[in-house]
Amino acid sequence: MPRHRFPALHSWKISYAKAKQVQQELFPLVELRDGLHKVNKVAGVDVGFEDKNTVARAAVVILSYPALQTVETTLARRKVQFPYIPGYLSFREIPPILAALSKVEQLPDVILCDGQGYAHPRRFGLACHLGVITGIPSIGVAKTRLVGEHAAVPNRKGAWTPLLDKGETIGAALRTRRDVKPVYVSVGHKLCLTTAIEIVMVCCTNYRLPETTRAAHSLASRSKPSGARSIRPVSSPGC
DNA sequence: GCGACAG
DNA sequence: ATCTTGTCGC
Repeated sequence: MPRHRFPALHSWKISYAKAKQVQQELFPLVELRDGLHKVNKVAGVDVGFEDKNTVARAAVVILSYPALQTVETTLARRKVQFPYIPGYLSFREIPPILAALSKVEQLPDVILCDGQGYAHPRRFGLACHLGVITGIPSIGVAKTRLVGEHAAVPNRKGAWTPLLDKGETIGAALRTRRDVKPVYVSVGHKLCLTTAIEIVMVCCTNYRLPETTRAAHSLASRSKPSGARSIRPVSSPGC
């Protein structure tokens, strides 16, 4: 039984050309000003795939903030109905994410997404799309770059340089730890870049990626159906 | 036409 | 994303 209902801003059964149109139509709804009062809970969302990419598993992990203790987790499985096309990731991952998010008891104050937010060709990446649909402030934290360029990032924890595209700052290349590659942070919805960076840094304790992302990723990838995937297959039956 | 290209 | 063993380093 879904505890939350999110508005259907558009159909998910659309072509790639129509998807581009949806991004352009929803872009104006993105709010770039801080709309945060007090952050008590942050959520990490991630999606994994099985059956030759025909089924998607979305995981939502809610952590207390800034203590980062697990408050609750939810999972959802959905048939995949949109291919992975750079620039259109949200159309592939949001359906299962909404299914998992609707099961949560108490919605988070902020959502950290696995992918870009504003740092997108049309400034409407996964984090923006999810934020506009849910109305929840969101942040995009990607492991690699989609668009934009940036100067070298100083090798110090917390250091960052602006990610630029067509003369505009679209995000930040952030060094979450010393001696690791930077991650790409961009705003999703209802907050500004500096606030996003602050929150991401608080969520990064001992690893390159924020705890929210790590928790959601491990939940999404180890929860295979029938629980038969965590067992290592035997290679030589005759021993 | 030739590269680039979140997960 | 996913398929996969070992291996280098703290």
